[in-house]
Amino acid sequence: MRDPSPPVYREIAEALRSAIASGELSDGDRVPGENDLMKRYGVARATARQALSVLINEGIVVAVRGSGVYVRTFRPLRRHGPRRLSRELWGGGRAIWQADTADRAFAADNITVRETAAPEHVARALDLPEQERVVVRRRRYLLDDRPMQLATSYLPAKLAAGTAIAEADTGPGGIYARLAELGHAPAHFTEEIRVRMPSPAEVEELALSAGTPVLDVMRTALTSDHRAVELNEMTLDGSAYILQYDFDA
Amino acid sequence: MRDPSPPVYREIAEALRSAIASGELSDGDRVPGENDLMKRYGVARATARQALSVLINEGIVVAVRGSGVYVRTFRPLRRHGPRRLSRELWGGGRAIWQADTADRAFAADNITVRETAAPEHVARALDLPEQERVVVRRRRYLLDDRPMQLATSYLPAKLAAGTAIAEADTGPGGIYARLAELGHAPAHFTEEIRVRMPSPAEVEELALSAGTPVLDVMRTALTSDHRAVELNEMTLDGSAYILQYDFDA
DNA sequence: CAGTGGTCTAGACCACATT
DNA sequence: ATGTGGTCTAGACCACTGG
Repeated sequence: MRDPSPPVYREIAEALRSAIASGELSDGDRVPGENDLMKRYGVARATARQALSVLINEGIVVAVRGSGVYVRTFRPLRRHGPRRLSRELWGGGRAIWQADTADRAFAADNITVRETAAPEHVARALDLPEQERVVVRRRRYLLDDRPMQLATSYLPAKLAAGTAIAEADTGPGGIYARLAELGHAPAHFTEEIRVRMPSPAEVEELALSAGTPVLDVMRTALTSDHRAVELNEMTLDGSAYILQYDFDA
Repeated sequence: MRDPSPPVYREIAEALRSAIASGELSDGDRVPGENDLMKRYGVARATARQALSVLINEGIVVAVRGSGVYVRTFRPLRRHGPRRLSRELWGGGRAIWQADTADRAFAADNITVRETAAPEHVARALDLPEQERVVVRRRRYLLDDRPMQLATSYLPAKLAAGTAIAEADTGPGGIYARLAELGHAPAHFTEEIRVRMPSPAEVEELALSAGTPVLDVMRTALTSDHRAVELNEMTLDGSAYILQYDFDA
């Protein structure tokens, strides 16, 4: 047995949800707004709003101020874990993030480089003494002018300080090509993935609409003799990505 | 320049958020409730509620009816992609989901087995003609009685029908051990990961609190001659898992 | 300009938890 | 019994979008 009578706002939300699921309303279509719902169901405005807020927080509709509420469109980008980090790629002078995007306009943005003492979790991941100096590279990635991802790389200052890695432009092949030239070519990677709802700052930087989760991807790059040479913490727009990993039994 | 004056409810939410971030309020602590906020900030109840709803939808606090609002605790389980699917594991008679959990009480639940025509995306993933018959296994996984994951496996009926794979109990080593016995041992895997907010049905089945995203993991198992033998669609409680993948350059 | 969503107030009744 | 969060009404003013 279910709850004998679900609250009105949930029933309204459910009616709209199933209209969307059935295809009666599809991508980009206008959803009945507050005034429609008030009339149609004879409820107060706050109740109509509450119903819509359920769908907004589920990420299946978006509200546009002054215009209306619309079914959300969802066109993710496939990000292929192993293949994109193959040695041929950055060995060939392409930046690794060019792997996924074919001919689309991918760009980096808001690049900053600092040097600081390693935060605790960074020291642990890179197997450094606490307070050891690290080079910190931050940047934002855009696809067709839409922000997709924030990334922060940490590298031991002993390796990276004074090299192109600490410049805004790291040159052809990016950080990994430079590490290879310095005798620290990445050979193994480990990626950890977490999900969560974004902070307000992330909502702004990634231009996220309400109800969009983010993916935290924490990648550690190891040399062939298993020294950790980079930690890259990425925050991805959850509606923009499909992550793919291939491996053998 | 920011917005000249953020709405009151956002400012209240931000004050609470930073109290949590700074550790002033920590895991499980009680957060000021609606009545507190009304007095402290001199706002109407709806405004106090709106402030709290922001944090609830961000998944950083949970509301308990009749009691109060509390800082959420977060203790995820690490799910190791490649290692858990190594052949030794299911070859040795252990179910693969026992890999991650050491000595904790992991259990499967609500097991159903059906046979139907393959839905379109399943036919595509398994490289079958549309409408081909497939065996469909559904189940829910629990860790220490807490629901963690829903899973649905699809296997070609030509392989699986009439075998232990179509029984509720698939026997030692699970589906993969049975496939191996039938000459279809999985050798390669592909996992695709998506994130989204859960449906109401998933909220119920996984006992999710508000503001918790889910992970969709779609795994395809291939034999050494690259025939697809299983598609497993999993829906994980996003607050319960860290996914890990290791690979080489 | 009319219509939309965004914010806010001031009430009300209810179910539930704790004391 | 009191306090908590959950639902709901009936207003109000605002900022923005669109014709």
